[in-house]
Amino acid sequence: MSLNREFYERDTAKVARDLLGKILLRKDDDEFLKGMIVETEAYFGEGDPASRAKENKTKINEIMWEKGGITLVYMVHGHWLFNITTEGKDIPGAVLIRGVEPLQGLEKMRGWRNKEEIKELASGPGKFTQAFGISKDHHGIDVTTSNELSVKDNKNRKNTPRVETSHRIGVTEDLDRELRFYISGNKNVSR
DNA sequence: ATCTCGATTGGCT
DNA sequence: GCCAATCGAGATG
Repeated sequence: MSLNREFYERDTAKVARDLLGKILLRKDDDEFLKGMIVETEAYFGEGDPASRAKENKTKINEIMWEKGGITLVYMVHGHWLFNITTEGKDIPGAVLIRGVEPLQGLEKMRGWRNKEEIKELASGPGKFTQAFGISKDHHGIDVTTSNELSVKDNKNRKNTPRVETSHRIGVTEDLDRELRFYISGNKNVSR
C-alpha cells in the first residue's frame, strides 16, 4: 500500500522527516527500480527565502499550493530535482528528495548514471533523478495512486531510523531552522 | 529572441 | 576546496 493523502497533508518538516526510511518505487516498462529514501529537505511557502513558493505562482510551482502527494519536478543547474508536495490546498509546501539507497534495478541505474559504485548512483538530488530516469515527464503525478511512481512503508525495517538534521544545502538564503533530514551514517547521503 | 539564474555535479588543484 | 559546465524556465524586449 502506498502512503496515503493524510501522510502528505501535514506539516512539511514532519513529512520530510517521516519520509526517511520509506521505499520509493519507480516502474519503467516492466522493470521496477526501488530505493530507500535517506535524505530530504523541507520547503515552505511565504517567509521561506529558499522556497520556490516564496512569491508568486508559476506554471511549475503552482502545484505546491494544491493537495499533498503530487510530484514536483524542475531543473536546476542542468539537473532534474524531484519533490513531493505537502499540506492541503492553498498551503504551499514540498519535500525535496536528496538521497536514496538503491535496492533494486541496480544495473539500469548504473547504465543511466554511467557509474558503477552504489554510493555514486543516487547520493544527491540530481544523481537520484538520473539513476531513476526521472524527468519533466514525471511532473504532476499523484504518488498516492500511481503505479508508475509510489512511496511505500518499509516492511523490513522495524526500528525507526536514526535521524540527523542540518541546514539546507546549496540555498542562497536559509531559515534559522534546520530543514535537512538524513539517516545517520547512511552511505547514500549526499555529504 | 535573448538573457539571467539556480534546491548541482564532477573534475582538478 | 574551488570552479566551470550544465539547460530549461521565467523575465524582459
